[in-house]
Amino acid sequence: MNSKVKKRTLIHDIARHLDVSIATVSLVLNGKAKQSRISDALAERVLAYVKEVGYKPNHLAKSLRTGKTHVIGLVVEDISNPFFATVAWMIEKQAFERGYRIIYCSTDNDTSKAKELITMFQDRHVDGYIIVPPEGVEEQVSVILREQIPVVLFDRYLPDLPTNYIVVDGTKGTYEAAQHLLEQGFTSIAFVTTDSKQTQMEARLQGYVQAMEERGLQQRVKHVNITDSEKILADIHSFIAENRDCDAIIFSTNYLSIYGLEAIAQQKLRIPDDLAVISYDDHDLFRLYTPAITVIAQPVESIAKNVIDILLDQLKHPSDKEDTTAIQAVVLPTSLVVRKSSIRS
Amino acid sequence: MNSKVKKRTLIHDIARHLDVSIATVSLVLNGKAKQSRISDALAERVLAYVKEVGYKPNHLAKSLRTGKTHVIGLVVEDISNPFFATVAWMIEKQAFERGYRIIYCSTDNDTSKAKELITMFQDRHVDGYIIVPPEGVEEQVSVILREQIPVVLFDRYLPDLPTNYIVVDGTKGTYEAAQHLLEQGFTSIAFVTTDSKQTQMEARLQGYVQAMEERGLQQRVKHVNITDSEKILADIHSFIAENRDCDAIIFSTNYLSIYGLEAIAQQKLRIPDDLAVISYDDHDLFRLYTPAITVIAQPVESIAKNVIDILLDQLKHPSDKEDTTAIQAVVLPTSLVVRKSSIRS
DNA sequence: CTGAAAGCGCTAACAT
DNA sequence: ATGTTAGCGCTTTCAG
Repeated sequence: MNSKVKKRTLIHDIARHLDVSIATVSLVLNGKAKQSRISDALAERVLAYVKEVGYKPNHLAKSLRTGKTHVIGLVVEDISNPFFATVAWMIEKQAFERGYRIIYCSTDNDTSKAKELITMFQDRHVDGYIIVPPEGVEEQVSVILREQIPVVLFDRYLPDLPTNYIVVDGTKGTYEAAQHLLEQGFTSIAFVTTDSKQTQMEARLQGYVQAMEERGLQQRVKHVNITDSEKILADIHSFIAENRDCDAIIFSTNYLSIYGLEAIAQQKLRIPDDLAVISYDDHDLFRLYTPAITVIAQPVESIAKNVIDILLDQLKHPSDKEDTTAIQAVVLPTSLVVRKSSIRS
Repeated sequence: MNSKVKKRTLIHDIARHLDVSIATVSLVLNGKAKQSRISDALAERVLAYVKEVGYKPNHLAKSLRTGKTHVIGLVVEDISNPFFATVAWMIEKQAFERGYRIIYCSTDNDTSKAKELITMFQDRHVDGYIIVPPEGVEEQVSVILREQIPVVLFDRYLPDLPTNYIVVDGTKGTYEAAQHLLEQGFTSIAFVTTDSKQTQMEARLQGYVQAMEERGLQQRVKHVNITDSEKILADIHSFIAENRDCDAIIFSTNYLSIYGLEAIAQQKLRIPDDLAVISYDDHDLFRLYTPAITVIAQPVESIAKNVIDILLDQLKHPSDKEDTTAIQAVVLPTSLVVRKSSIRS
């Protein structure tokens, strides 16, 4: 009997000890002392004792009762990708300060996994969602929307769904990168992207198309099918080999660039002499690579701030006001960080 | 009234619909139909209807009642570090298959943050912990131990605490790396590590010391104080500058190597001609760098497998049997992946 | 100002 | 074989 685990203190214990009612303790703990006209003296006495014994309310019971978990579900493409890792880290930090916890998961851009994760979050009764949606999750997101649970998408959005979202102006980002290459005298520019129809990918491609069209230059676009590493590497390798007359290449995401650098090295091509390179997203590798790689950087801090601000705002003000659910769509600018890989030597 | 959110189906609803008792439904759902001698026919009828309406039990209520959340708390140093990201990903995958969910957080090696996280997990009633402990969290871990909640540490352990842990043989790993350098004819080898007292760091250093002592070579060890990026970079930069007579250098972690490569590039030193380099942990950057960097790789898959197996085992068999709490300590081997950065040209 | 009491949705003795 | 019922720990009216 005595070796039994020491029981956690319950609200009941502290009420009994102070010889007040459970309700009083609960009210004080939830900051409703004033409106329930509980004397400051008593309130303080409660707080003091609570602190003394280190009482922590049972979250499960609290959530069951209130229907609020104070947990936000964050679904990203890949938490080990520095871009998502940084945004997630900032979101977590901000949310934490405002009393929310984040639980995150990676979809690896797999639709069925994403569906599973969203369902799992529903089961866990998260109060809100932050999602980087792969294609085909419209249905799950609709369900969330219908249940009036706050959602903010980022990096890309679902055109058919009225949700809040934060994205960057990828069209402009790529366009500027292309302009920069043209100014440096590179004229035969290729664009390597994925074969996905996600909005951010389409936008980035669009910027390339636009820049090429303006100058009446030939477009060389490679849509890589994202499967296993070897296949991707081989694919990019051949594309580069088959387009040896190109003098510059823009990759639409950081991981494609990584494969690209490997393929370029395999073919012993020199950057930027044989081929100039520009990538999306900054990364240790790009900064330290020899030569350093020019990147179209996304404003990670601003993305994180907008995401969490909008979500927390919705969490505070449940949109009861009928259809006045003003959707917030934020488009942020990218910035070109010029390094050696795109400078004519 | 009608615009109200559609209510979730409750166990009560399904019991009423089938005209059976709530208990029957609950028993069937929890696989206790057989032992409660519920007819197969009924059981199937229940299951069929549950599936039809897509009933999902309320986890919160279930957890409150059973005291089990089926959630495992994973505390790593930095989830965006490829080493931890990979291990975490594998752990998550395995746990998921066995019905457990993982919620993870990064400590950034900050003791107070780690304490906070562990406390948060306690509040959330996780069923078990997987922790990469920074220094000074002995107290929080003791609390978990005392409450008989399963814990597995990895990457490093807490010498004073009887916990399960999975680590690699860092002493041997570094020793082999040093041997390799010596065989290649490098004789003036430096070792760059952090100033932390964590077991894995001490072990790695030990391997270096041992190799140097065996040959009676001078030891040049730099203990970098991990603060902000600029400071770290500057620190490593000066160390390298002050030891220009060194012909090889071993870094005790992947992130130190990244700063190291930057510092080496700044000083326009050529690898391996001016300085051979070996790093701990594999990484895209090391594989793709020019020249490719030799690494002491950790068996990430095996680490993950051991961690989750031991934890799930404990979760299945609550160690009631008094002090028979057999501690599991697993030490795995590292493997040296030789690349150009450590080959005499 | 405070206490009693009704649940939140589910599980698992304990009855039948 | 199946139903009844007492909670898990907390919040929140509603009457004092």
